[in-house]
Amino acid sequence: MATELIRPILTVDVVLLTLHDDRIQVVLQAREKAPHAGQLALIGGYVHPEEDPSTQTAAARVLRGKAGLSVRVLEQLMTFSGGSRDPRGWSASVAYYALLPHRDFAARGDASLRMLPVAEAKGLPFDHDAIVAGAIQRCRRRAAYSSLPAFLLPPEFTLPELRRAYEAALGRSLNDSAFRRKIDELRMIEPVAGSLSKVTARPAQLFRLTKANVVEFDRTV
Amino acid sequence: MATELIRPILTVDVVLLTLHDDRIQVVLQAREKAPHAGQLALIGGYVHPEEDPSTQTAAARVLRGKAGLSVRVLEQLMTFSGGSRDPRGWSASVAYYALLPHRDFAARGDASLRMLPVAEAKGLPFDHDAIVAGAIQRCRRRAAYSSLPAFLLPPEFTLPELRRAYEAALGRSLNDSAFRRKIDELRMIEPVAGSLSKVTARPAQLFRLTKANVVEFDRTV
DNA sequence: CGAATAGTGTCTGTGAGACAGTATTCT
DNA sequence: AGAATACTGTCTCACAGACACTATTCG
Repeated sequence: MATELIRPILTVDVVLLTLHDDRIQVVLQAREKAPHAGQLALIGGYVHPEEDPSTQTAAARVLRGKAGLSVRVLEQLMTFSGGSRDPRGWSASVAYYALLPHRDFAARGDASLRMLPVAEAKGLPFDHDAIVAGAIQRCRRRAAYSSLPAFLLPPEFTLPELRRAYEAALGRSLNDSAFRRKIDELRMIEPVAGSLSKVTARPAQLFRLTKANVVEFDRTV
Repeated sequence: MATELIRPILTVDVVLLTLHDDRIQVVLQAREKAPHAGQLALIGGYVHPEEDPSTQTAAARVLRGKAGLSVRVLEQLMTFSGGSRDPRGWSASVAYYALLPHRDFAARGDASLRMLPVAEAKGLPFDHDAIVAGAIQRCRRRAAYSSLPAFLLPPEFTLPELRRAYEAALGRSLNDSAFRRKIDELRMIEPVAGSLSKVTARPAQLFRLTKANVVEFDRTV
């Protein structure tokens, strides 16, 4: 008997997160095909073994192909599996989360994409509610000891913007002066010489990350 | 064209960890079949969609079926995928890590199983070196803010034993009095009334976990 | 008694919250 | 001038490391 030939469906799903109105929001896409055609769901698709070197690249391909987006942070969350999560049969979906500056989402202007605050993204098809919840929980944990929330912002940002990104990711407010002290000590960012952001009453110094990738700290932020 | 019918291989692999000689050790199994027959590798096997409700239960089934073991902690690490990790074709392996008290391993006495300190478990087939490294890293992180290391011990243990489990998991030594203070404040364990462990010079109070599952703390241990 | 391990009490430094206060720009 | 936001300085408290000290058992 060749039970190993009965192979399950393998897909990827991306929880695309952004920051708007001081809240973490998830970007969903209206499904083109059955099952659940027309409903908002995570951006996802089949893994194509013949063209995808890994599920990571499959997720990047799906993000680019279905939403026209590329992101600086795309990290694996975990794999969701079972016989009842997809009516097409027993399936495993490798879930990823991605972080996108809101301006990149706004610039795209894709009618199939919708942005929703995570608290309002309920009742999604498949087990996408659980996947979104898992991504938020992971990001919250990871925000506490890494530069992750900075990737919700454009490459140049002010300290108040960075603090609000951390507050949104962590789900709690932070003490401003303590935050500045820690960010300074962690050597996470560097000032952009001579440039100021002028969107608020008093212009603020612009910073950029010292590292292009997410860095983890020993201490908590 | 029906590219979605080309389905990859889906397997599970378990990084089974235990504590011995004050070091984290990984339990490996000699492979019965090709590829890499006879070599030590992670305990793993195919996912069977017709009988496994999820990859989690598949991992538990493989652990029981191939090693005769059941564990109190079995958590998903992440999924490793690609066309070159397994000579049989493009595959995805959902990796899990499990924690086992050493006495349970010793009681089993299975000749196909070998225990190795993680530093010496190198040169494994497939991408199992990377999977082991990922599991160790995840456990180290998780040990810092959870009761995870306690599951390397039998249900009843002393405070010095618990501290050594944390030290092995974290990879650094801990201050004894600070450790006792924190464990006390975290309400993680409770004394077993009137029982003492007598394996050391001075008998020590026995404790057990207050919760059967891994609990996470706000503070670090 | 001395060795070995278990367990306690106390000092001190560091890091983070609180918050008052100053700086700069706009209307 | 006053509102709004950016930024700084300082006080204090809680927590964790260090470490000296006591307790209990064994040989």
